[in-house]
Amino acid sequence: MNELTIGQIAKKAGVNVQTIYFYERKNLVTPVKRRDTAISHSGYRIYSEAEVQKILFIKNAQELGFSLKEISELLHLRISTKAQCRLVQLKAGKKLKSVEEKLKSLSQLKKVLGSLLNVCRNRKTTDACPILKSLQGKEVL
Amino acid sequence: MNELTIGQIAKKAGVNVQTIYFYERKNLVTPVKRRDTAISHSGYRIYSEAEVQKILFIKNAQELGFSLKEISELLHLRISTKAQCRLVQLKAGKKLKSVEEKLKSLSQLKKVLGSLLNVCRNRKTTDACPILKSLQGKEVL
DNA sequence: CTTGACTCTATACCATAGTATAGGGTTTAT
DNA sequence: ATAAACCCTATACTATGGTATAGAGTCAAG
Repeated sequence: MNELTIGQIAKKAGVNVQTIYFYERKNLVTPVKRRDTAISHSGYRIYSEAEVQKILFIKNAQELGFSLKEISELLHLRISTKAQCRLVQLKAGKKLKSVEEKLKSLSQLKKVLGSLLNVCRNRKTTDACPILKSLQGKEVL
Repeated sequence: MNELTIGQIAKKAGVNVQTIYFYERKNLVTPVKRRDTAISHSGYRIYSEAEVQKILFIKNAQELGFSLKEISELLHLRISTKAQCRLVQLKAGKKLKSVEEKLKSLSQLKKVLGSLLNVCRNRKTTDACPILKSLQGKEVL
């Protein structure tokens, strides 16, 4: 049930089929199995619905500036034995830190863009780059 | 004063010289002038301290998932005439929206990573990818 | 039972964001 | 005044993240 072909997950995830083959080579996505019963032996890949979510996660994480390698690390963060716990904790902790830094930078950029919108409302003009000025703590308005 | 050579700004910004030439071709960075007085006519590029800030901004923005093209748009967002105000407002508004979306995704990822750290503290193991599970609203612990 | 849509593997090509190298001139420190 | 360190332009190469194409097999509908 809910057996999806590569074309179907590609469509659902909004990427093209070649991209999925590519992700497979990169070990980011894998079919649950291949079609190969008594009747058919085409070797067609069969995916589950979960793979769609994974691809959406990948796309999302890329938007946030993570490379496929980093995304792979995120996706493979799991605790297989209690012994590995410390390692996972270390890795997840590092990722968390980088996420927090990104959050900080983004909220600063958000503020800057917001103030730029204000400049307009106040009907002034700007000469030099207002974004840089503003990041340097100079008044843009 | 404060006239910097390309090697000096490269060092200060933590990038290599070739990268700055590359950014110049992409119109992201420009020397304030070239060395070309009565005495010297080497044509060496001269930069101001502000260029260092710009490069740091570029690097930062890249970390946040912006392409050089988008960064260029951000850096060139300025209001030269009152007439252009609406256009700038439109562009800045769009950027602001994308920044806000990124902020949302990042805080979700932060939460997920945080809960993964908790799994460890509770000495459990995880089988499937806890990040995806958690994004699907399933309990990871 | 065939035709069009889909899948397979494999390979080639593309854009972006650099990095490296060559071959030459310039500066600076000794 | 000369060598080491730097800068110039131009071109070639690289890694990442795909996209496109070829050539062949498979499936599903009429």
